[in-house]
Amino acid sequence: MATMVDVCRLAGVSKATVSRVLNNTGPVKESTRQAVYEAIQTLNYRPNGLAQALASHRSDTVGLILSNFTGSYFGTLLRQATRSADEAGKQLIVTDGHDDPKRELDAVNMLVDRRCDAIVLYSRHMPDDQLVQLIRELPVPLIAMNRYLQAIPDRSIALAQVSAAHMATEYLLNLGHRRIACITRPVHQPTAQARLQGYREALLARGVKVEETMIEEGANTIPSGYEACKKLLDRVSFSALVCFTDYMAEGAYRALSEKGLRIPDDVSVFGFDDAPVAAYMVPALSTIHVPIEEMTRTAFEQAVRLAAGKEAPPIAPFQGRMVLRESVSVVRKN
Amino acid sequence: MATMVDVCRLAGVSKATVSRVLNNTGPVKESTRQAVYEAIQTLNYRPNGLAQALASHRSDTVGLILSNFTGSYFGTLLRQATRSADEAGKQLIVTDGHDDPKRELDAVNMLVDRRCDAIVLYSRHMPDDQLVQLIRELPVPLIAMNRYLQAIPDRSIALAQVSAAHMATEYLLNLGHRRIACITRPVHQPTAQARLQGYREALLARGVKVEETMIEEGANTIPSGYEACKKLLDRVSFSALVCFTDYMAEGAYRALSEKGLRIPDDVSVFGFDDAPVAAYMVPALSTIHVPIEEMTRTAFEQAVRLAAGKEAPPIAPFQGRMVLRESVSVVRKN
DNA sequence: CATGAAAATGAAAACGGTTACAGAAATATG
DNA sequence: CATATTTCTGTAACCGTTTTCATTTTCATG
Repeated sequence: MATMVDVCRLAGVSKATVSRVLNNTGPVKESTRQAVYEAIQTLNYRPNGLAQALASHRSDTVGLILSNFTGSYFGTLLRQATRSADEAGKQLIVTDGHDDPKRELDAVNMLVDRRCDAIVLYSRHMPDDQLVQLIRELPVPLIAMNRYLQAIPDRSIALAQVSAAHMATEYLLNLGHRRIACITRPVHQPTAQARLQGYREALLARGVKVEETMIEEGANTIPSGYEACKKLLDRVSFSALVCFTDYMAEGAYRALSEKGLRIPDDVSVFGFDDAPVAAYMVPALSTIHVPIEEMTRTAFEQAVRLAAGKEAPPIAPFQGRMVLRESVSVVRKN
Repeated sequence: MATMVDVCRLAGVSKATVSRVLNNTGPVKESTRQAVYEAIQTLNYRPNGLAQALASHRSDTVGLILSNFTGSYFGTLLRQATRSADEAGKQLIVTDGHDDPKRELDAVNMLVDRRCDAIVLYSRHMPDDQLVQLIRELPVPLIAMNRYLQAIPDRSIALAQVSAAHMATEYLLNLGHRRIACITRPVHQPTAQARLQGYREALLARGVKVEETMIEEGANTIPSGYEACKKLLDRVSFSALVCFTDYMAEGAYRALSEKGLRIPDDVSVFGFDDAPVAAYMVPALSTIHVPIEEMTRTAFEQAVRLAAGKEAPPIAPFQGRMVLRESVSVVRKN
């Protein structure tokens, strides 16, 4: 590949000048600018990004770490992330946290070693305190998605999880349901804990006893939702089911159907996330819409702001929104 | 951040020695090795990846470009890609082609500029000839997924699309179906054309006339499958439907259900890709399984091989496999 | 104890750019 | 026309590593 000195030779100028026309920094006479452009053309020269980044201390890159590559809104998030990075003129590097706090840390370090200008970390697994410490120590700005870190509200993007789960549960209660089962995500995840808390609080507020047998853990996949629902069906009876993930609701649909139960006539189902599929399920799934695009955009804007050394405001938690479709109705039996 | 010379000073050695202990290249006395390690520890030193890559001409990075971040097996592909990269000790950089050949090219260039050791490009849009030329000119090995490029069979990973679509269509014919509608992906995509060819050939082989009104174009999303199916229902009658994407089949399910049509009693539905959801749809979707993990693994192994300068064998097209579930039955009406 | 081989280390030149600084050329000003 | 500005350009240091090559140390050997 042609290098900058090749261009220099051909255009008969110095490296400084070539750099100037490349980056539009400093004045260059029109004629020499043309000469440089021509040399670049004929040599098919492209600047070496590594060298540029090394010399300029900017890589124009922002790293994105996902806890893994499954989950309802992962596609949506990724799409918005590329869009946001694009708009900011940054290149996006996506990496996988392999669902493991240690691997997430590895990923962060890799991105730091690659001198990303900023990092966005969507972590389901790293404990809050560790995350805070990491952010404090890191030489690069890091934005944590899926967290509310009160110690550093300018570095975290969160959904008001408790109230969202509360809302869904309360809605079912208002329809007369009392036996409301729940398929949660792995309970060691902070997010899952918050949603469970909302679920519990809503029940208790109505004086409905929370039965632990009504709660089953899934893994945020369709099969795990299917299995969890089957276990629930074998164990308890319920007139409503809230799933902490639309994917798991999809699995639950199948399990219910296999038992000959109709939705919502026999069982009302509430999802979470408002995945693209939700509106097209049969019956269409009522769910909590998570403004994932907005959250992602905010995360990147904040990341870019911080990377530029600008002041960045604290970010309030985002609110979920109920989307009512066909999968929920008033209780018919109990 | 501490740099290598800081380590040098503290450990009282030269850069060459530090580099030696870092990379295990060349002999180092045990005592000095320890000294260096200690210095690294206390300084919390981490080598600058950019500088390393620049000096060593290796970045230990492989780039992956996806035509976009939607599609049935995109998650699966990504998961396998991270696994494969990991196993090869490479870092993975994922980028978005924005469903546009020009943007795909941009992405390739960006990765080249970043000095990836190899590139895997899953392209739905770039024309074959342009792709071949690109691969030939590029200073980095590039593997094209989703293509069979006979000119460079060691650089392309393909599914035998024609025979896969043929197989599905023929199966429906064998069940007595004659009016078989089709929801295709955008026909400008090489993949879609190949699948359509298989569909047509199968029909013609049985003397069934191909009616263009039976073919509707979708965009590889659930909503587009829904819309396409509605159009078909308004326009023609059919006893079977083949969808070139499981996602579009999901949309079609909804459209059929809204018309009060039962699957498979009134309409048999055949999908394509064997997305994770397929087995859990109600009724479970019969589809063509695409060995996407195997293909991805092969792509990365080949990429790594080429990056290492090793000889790499040509790769034969992979075969789709029918997965029969509940969505297909013998024709009942016609 | 001299000697040669092997082991350990350092000096310095890359890698391919950016950038501070200074000098030269062009232009404006009185 | 001399001088002060402004515009343009080049020199050279630097970014943080790797790597070649030469040199020094160490050690076994006769």
